[in-house]
Amino acid sequence: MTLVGPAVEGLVVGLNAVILAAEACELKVLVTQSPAGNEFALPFGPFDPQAHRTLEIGLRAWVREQTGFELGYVEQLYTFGDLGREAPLAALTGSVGARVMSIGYLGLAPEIRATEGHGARWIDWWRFFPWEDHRNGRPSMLSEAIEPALHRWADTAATAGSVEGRHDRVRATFGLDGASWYEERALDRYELLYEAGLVAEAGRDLGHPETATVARGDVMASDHRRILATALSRLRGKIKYRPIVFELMPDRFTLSMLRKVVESIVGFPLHEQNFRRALDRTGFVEGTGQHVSHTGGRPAELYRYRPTTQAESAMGLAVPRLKDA
Amino acid sequence: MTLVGPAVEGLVVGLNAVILAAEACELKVLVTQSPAGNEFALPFGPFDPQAHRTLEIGLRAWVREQTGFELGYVEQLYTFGDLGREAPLAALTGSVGARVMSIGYLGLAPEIRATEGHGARWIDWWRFFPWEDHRNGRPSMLSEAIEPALHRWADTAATAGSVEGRHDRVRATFGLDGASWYEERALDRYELLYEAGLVAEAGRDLGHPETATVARGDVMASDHRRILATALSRLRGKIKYRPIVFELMPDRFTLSMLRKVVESIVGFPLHEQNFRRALDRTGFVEGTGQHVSHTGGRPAELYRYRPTTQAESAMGLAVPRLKDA
DNA sequence: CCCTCTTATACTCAACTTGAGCATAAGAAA
DNA sequence: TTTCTTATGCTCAAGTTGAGTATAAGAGGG
Repeated sequence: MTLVGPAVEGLVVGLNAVILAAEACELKVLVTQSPAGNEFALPFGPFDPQAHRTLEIGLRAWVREQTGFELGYVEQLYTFGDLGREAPLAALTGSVGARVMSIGYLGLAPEIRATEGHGARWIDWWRFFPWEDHRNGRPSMLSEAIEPALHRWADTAATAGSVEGRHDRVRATFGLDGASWYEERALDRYELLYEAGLVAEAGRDLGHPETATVARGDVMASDHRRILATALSRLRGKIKYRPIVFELMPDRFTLSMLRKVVESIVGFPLHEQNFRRALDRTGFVEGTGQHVSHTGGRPAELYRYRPTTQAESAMGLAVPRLKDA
Repeated sequence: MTLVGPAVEGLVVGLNAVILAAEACELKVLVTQSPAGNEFALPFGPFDPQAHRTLEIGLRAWVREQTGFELGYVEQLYTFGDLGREAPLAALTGSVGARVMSIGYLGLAPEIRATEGHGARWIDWWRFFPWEDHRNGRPSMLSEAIEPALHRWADTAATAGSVEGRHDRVRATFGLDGASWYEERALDRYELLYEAGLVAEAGRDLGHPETATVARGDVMASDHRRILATALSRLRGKIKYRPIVFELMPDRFTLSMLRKVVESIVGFPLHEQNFRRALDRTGFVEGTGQHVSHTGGRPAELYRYRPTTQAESAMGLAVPRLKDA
């Protein structure tokens, strides 16, 4: 039994970071400009096994070099290695011919920190996924543009069975016809849009960038928007079973701020009172006695995260969806 | 801004598969023998970008070649790339000097299928993690051997603060002193045992394989046991929010069989009646009207998995823990 | 054939959680 | 002082969960 052939040459492993921080209770992502300058890109660089003992160390070095940002909380997302990535990535990296594989990471920071002189910027993440923001109701672009286009695409399938299968998939993924909208399926939605040719990356990767795109939202280099969607999905899911939001909060915060940050992650409004009640039960936060009053209402108490030794991170936040909105 | 340097040579990306199937309602993992023949190993092979369009295709090819097994359901687990892996892996792969990174996958199958002539075997997974099986109560090895050893290790930390931190970590990870045992933290437990030098791999990787190991359980090549622990953790977590167990079930099964398989995943006994009630609400299964009676009791109805188009895989199984046991 | 053993499946009930809304508190601004 | 705004507390019904008790339906022994 041969376990291993000769070492494979020409294989580049890239490291990509989705770095998130909240500013004014709105989630932002740190992006650079693609070399061509026409698209946004995630901080990105190849892993150099000679220089870096671990993948994470390599990632931190690249992010530091490209954005001046020092990463705190980091977790691995996924490793992408499909051949489809090759062409656009060759263009991005300049290393034509090499097979590029990339490992995506999610980094969270409590504030948007200085990135001067590096050309990196913090951008509102809804710009890349406008259809995911349901805080003021379901975006009209869904029923007016995206859903009809998806159903048209479903109709173009080869067999009757696959047409039905596609329609089912559209319905389940986008929560149509009585199915619920699951916010943590953001990645599935992006991938479906890509497959249906409704995001600009789809046309670009096939070589006809002039194709009109139905699903708006800013384009990103290579498959970076897919990696961003992976991060969004992961964060939206994980927030419910790990107290991970606190990585995005400053030392002291009001419960309204916390709620708004959670809302800007999950993309729908929460029931404030029930959010408090549930949070209270977890014991994750404690009041400081200090109050702030700059919102034009009753002053709010400042709270602080209290990492509970006991059971620590076994639970997450309740996310009591507000139904009507 | 330089995005990419020259392509790095000598980088091998390995693909590892944790393949699970239930036999007689007990979960088994498919293992091969390490080249040296003294340890179990997971099906493993380098990814060859020339030959395989995607990582998954490469994985399927390696598994087929090494075990004769045709993979069905597959999901990516994690990408491991620490320098610590280098030495033992060089020994395993024979490609000395090359930096090896590996991508772990989880594969599930509805039955243990033929693997003749390939030297691959299906092995009960508790053999690798005996401390994880709480179906007949908490294993005595925990309180008699593992916990004391972990606390001794905690005491050897440099500063008073880090001693306390280690004790806290031991308590939270192993559910001591009132903390609960979280079955999905199997990976954390394995990593803690490794760090504390209590599993055989720890001594082996440091170059003194004769070290006595406190935590029993069969050794695996390289970091394969860590990958297996990753799979266990993932499966234990995912079973609660995706109907993934059915990938492990035959076409028809009784509810008792289903419960036993779930128990052999989560590692603790379930409350049978409540398990039924919860399962019923999900609508995941439907009775077939057929009955079987070979267990010596009242004949049980055979059920069948019914993939619900609606909301499809949005929920998982309730896992109503039986408290006393 | 009846009793007993075993497993399967139904039903009950209290404790707790969740969804939704009403009520009150405490500042700022008019 | 009134009104507006946000913060925070409280209630209540509906649903879910944990833990049993009860009944059903086969096998096997006497």
